[in-house]
Amino acid sequence: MSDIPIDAPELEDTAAERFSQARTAQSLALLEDYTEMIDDLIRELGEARITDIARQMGVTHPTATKAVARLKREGLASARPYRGVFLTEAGIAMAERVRLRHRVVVDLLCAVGVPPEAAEIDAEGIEHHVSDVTLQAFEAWLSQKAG
Amino acid sequence: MSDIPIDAPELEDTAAERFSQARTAQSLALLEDYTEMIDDLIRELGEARITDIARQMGVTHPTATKAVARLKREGLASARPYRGVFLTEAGIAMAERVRLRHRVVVDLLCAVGVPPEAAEIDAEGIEHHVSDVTLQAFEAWLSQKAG
DNA sequence: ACAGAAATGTAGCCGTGTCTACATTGAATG
DNA sequence: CATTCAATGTAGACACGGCTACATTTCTGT
Repeated sequence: MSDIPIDAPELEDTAAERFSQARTAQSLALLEDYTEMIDDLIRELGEARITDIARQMGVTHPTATKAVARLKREGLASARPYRGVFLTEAGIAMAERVRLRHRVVVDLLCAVGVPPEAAEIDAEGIEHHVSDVTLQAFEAWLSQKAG
Repeated sequence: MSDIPIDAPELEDTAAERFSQARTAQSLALLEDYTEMIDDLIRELGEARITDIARQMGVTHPTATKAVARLKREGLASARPYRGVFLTEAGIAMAERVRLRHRVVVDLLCAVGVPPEAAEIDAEGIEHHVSDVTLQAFEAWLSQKAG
């Protein structure tokens, strides 16, 4: 069944690869969203409480607790019982990377005529699938358009 | 952010709303990917076999079987045991919508300078979060750029 | 026609992310 | 200081999407 088949075997292989990469990106999305959110809360309020995280993410507090547990497991955050949540160096680095990428994505969407409100909403899902190469292309295009 | 220490209720509410919408979009992504893939296979081979679906998606065959079961549950596909999988009218409509959107996203990425290979990979994840409003903006921008 | 290979089905496990319900702790107020 | 209430922790259920292992059916080649 290898050589006879009707059509383009190599294109099919790359399809599986693309889907696989999309699944990987998706598994990182939750970590990215939470680190950025926690970083935002710390900047604004000085600390990130579970209740605030949950409200901001639109989930219940046990869900936020589980997410923070995963962040700790992955070395992105630290937390002591009944205290706020804080980010490690790795977590802060991720938050900054995510924030930058989010802004670039929103800017690009707006630049091609997407209404700002829709840009914000869609960017929340899109950003997690923007690779470094694509991000650089976005930045280059935006700066060239501005300049 | 604001000078008042705590409340910034409206911004926070919209954040939760954005994340919620991103989660909803993600839950539809699997259905969209499978319907498009099945439609592709039917066009190319005349039918969509579980084995082909699984190989194309980069998953094992029981995973593909489960996905098809969900498609049937959602009224997007029909299948009889040991036979190929077929799409309902709703499934075909979804496949066409997804295919169009995929093309537009890839075209837009390429148009702003993303290398075609990266555009294909990233589009696989991005497309599921492109709303109708954003899609229309993409199309308008592309046609204006071409014309 | 039949035996072996390939495809498909089925069972069951695991990790994730969501929820509800209840227990416990911490903080604020009388 | 005690009481109460908000915040947090914990337990357990569910759906999903991935996997492996094994059973069954269909297809294929001689």
